[in-house]
Amino acid sequence: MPRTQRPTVDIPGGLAEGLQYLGMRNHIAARIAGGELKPGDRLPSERLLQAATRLARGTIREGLFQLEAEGLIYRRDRSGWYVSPSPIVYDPTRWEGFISYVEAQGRRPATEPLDATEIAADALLAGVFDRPLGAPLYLIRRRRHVDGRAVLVEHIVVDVALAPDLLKFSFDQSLTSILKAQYGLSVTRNKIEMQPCALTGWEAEALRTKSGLPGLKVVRTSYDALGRVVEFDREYWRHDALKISVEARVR
Amino acid sequence: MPRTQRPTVDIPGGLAEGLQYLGMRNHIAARIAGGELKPGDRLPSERLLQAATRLARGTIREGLFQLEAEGLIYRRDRSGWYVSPSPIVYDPTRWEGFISYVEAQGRRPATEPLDATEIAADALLAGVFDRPLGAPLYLIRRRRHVDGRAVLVEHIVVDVALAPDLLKFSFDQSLTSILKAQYGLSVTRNKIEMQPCALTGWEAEALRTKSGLPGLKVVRTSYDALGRVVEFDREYWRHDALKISVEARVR
DNA sequence: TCCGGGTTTTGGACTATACCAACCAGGCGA
DNA sequence: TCGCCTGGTTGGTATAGTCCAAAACCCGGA
Repeated sequence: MPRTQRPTVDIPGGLAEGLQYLGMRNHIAARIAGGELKPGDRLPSERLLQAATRLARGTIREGLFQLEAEGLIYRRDRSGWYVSPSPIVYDPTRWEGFISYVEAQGRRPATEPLDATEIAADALLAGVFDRPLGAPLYLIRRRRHVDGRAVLVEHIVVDVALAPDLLKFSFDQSLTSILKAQYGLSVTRNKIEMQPCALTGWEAEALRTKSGLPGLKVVRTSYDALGRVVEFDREYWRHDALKISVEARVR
Repeated sequence: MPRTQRPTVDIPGGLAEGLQYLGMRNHIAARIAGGELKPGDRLPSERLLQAATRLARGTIREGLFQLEAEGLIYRRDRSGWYVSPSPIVYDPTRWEGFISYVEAQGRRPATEPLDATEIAADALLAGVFDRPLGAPLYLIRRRRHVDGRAVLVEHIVVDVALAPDLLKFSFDQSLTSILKAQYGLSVTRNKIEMQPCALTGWEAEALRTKSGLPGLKVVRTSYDALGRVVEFDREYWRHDALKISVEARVR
């Protein structure tokens, strides 16, 4: 809503809106909408755009940040700006695992284990698993990709008591199926919390993105028929990578 | 993850991190976490922070944007930066309306009707309501507040055929109860879609926020027992104003 | 006490410039 | 052929200004 009018320069490339950086944004957005730029395509470099529009580089970047916030484009550090692919549709009430989910939408999933260690329960985890402080737990961290692009990182915590020697398995596949096949643990109920957030620190680094990028934090607690916590999973998604859809009865 | 080291100046205020704007961020974040700055409090002006830290104003703003993206602070245009209040917890599967929901969490809700008009169904709406293109519909736009802060704007669409003369009512209260009391329409099933987005254009203006602020789009389609669409509601939330929580059975 | 109008403050937009580090591609040598 | 080095390209960080419009504030008059 802030408006600073200024003699709008006529620019080779056709920006001529109220705010320069919004003109910039509209120009690129139109090229994406028109199919001229397709998902995965790389935009011209900031300096090229600058030369084409005669704007300051800071203004160019302002427009690019806008598009990034809208999920239309994303950046690869010091490589360039790229058009975002379409998001994965996510229904937390009918979640059957990342891999089958992504494949069902005609996309190519991949899972990359980052590390797996034994840790001691802190206050939060002790509460979740209903175990004493310091109880042994497994922490598995993974990065997951869609069509080769990293879209989320996750921290999975599993109770050592329920799945001893879990770390001898490889985690590039479905963890849920390992728990089921090897330990007879099957999930019958989920609790899911989601919150828009900013990706910072470790998560931002793991997704190779700038700290501060908007994201979605999804916390899933999975229970078996006995009410035991089988899996406690914290996922950090790129905000442009998913769309949530829930169907629910009232009350 | 990008790191540019630079002779870190020793600064009255105690920033001395790798990246200046992250130092800035950490400084403020610590003051919020420590309770020195409480929800609703106003931060010192950018120029004051600049004087205190001897950084360029752009760098100060970079740090503030970071905090904004994290939902820790928000801005009121040309008024200042403020510490964000805690978010509303939202369970789409047990939604009983904004007012009771917010009150149950000890907060003060308010609803402000913006406009209400009769429109003709476009392709999207025709599909939703299963009516021909151009069919008459009511469009109601409202802004909703928590503790005096605007947190969402919504576009509600209702079929004229189901609720004739709806516009003679006032929309500063629950619409669902009007539909029930006056037209005998009660909602038995909801479909909800959510997607992280950027607030732009009309939504950004209505929330008096800068275009590009991260937000969450919630689309709710409400059906009655006969499967008719009673209400089609598109909500645009500030990203820092809510947290989603869903409980769900598997499969 | 309330209202209106000027002044000050505040964030918003924009320019211009500089330097840095990660990335990438191309060439050279083993 | 493979791997290393190197230099150009790209985005990331930071500085130092300028001008603008909306808010906020203050003061004087009704």
